[in-house]
Amino acid sequence: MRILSDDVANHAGKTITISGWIHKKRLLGGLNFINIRDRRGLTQVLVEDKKEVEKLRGLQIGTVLNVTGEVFADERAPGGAEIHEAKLEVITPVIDAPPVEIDKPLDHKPDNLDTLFEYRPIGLRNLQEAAILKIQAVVKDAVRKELQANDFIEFNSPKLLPGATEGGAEVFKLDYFGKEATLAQSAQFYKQILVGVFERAFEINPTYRAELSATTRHMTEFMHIDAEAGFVTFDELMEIMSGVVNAAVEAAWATYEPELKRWNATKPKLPKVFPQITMAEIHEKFSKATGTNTVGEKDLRPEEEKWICEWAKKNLDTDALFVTEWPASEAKFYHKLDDKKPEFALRCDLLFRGVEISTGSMRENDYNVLLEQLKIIGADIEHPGFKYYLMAFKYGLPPHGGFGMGLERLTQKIIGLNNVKEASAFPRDINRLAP
RNA sequence: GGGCUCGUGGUGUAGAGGCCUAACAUGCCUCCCUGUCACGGAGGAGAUCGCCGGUUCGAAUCCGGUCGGGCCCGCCA
Repeated sequence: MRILSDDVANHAGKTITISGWIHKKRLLGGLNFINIRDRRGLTQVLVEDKKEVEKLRGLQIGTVLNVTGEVFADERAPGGAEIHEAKLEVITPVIDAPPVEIDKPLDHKPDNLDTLFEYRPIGLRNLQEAAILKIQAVVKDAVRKELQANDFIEFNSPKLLPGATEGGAEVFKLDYFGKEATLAQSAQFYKQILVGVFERAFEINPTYRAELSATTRHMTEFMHIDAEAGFVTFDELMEIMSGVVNAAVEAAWATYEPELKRWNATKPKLPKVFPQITMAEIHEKFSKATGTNTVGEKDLRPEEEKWICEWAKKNLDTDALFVTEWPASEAKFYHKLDDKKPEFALRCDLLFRGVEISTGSMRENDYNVLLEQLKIIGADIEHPGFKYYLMAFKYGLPPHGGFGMGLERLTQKIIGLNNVKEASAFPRDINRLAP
């Protein structure tokens, strides 16, 4: 029966068999140490028999094998135990040396990201690379559980759509049996429709943006946490968003603290509900502090996002905050304007460690007002992209709001990675479609 | 789409007109080594310096073009 690496120490004095990949060889002559990697971690194997060592001649890191031997508790061994008098049985020999070294930290310098992604299929076997994906899996799971705990029902919306409707970002077009289809930029319309069904709904699925953006925070395909809730107030929406980020951070640190520390990550300071700062306030503070005048601008510059996050860290002891009071003139047709201050949309951007990881807003739920707002942008309300969306409103949607959050950006900022792509197993950007 | 940058053995770097017959680290191969954990030691193979053209007695090095990266802006998660 196969024993897994984290269970080896429990079998001291017994003969066991482990299976996995050669992760590292340290051949000292008489004493030969081999680290075997399996899904739980590494096991140190001590091989003294020259015949057994000879079996490894010409075989590279990555070779798959079974190792049978007796377990010895030994403080000198990593994990406190190792396998002695090992018999090796090669299952899958590897002849060619891997192009990147997987037993030591891989280079994440911006200049070398291309190499990192080029050799991803084997680079991911590096324990630190794999740790990113494991942390992300826990983050995703925590987000799901947090939303479920708040009565959100998970669903899946289609990614093949009849046309570009949401506006804003560029959309991918593709041939659909002779007709033009597009790839979903978000689950926006569907999650709103689902408010009429579940009241609270969410999904975590890939979405697509055809932006010609080559920055450290853009991919053309990313995992989108899309949530929508009926009968919520703007403040309640921000509480939910804060809760999601808090849950993700807590779960990541509770599960993978050693891995996070290996990435030199520090645990973010996060209040239960993140503070709000209006865009005008940010412009004012930034302009005063830096001498660059942004007062009156209708969006935040990336440098302002970084700056206000540093300011909030120092002055409010928080790594996250909400930007509120977005100019109504820049609002999307589905945004709800503030009744008390109609010059603003009820929108909140969640900045986390210098980057926008989420945008939330209250939505216009009045069918007739929505039609008016669609008219302004010149939308064809009979287009199938709008028709079914509007159907939900015509037959009753309550006041509601929701948010979209980038899973990779969230992971990136929890770990402290420089580029979102580093938080993706197989990132897609404007010039990378493979692996 | 605009701007700025960078392409040198498998990988990461040094070299910035002649000392380059291209250096170093790591990986790989051979040998030595009984407690390694970035093991150590000795030796070896491996690069027409992204590509094309130009300047020059001479180009990895200067110039032009081209291809491929990276970073920033716009836009966004």
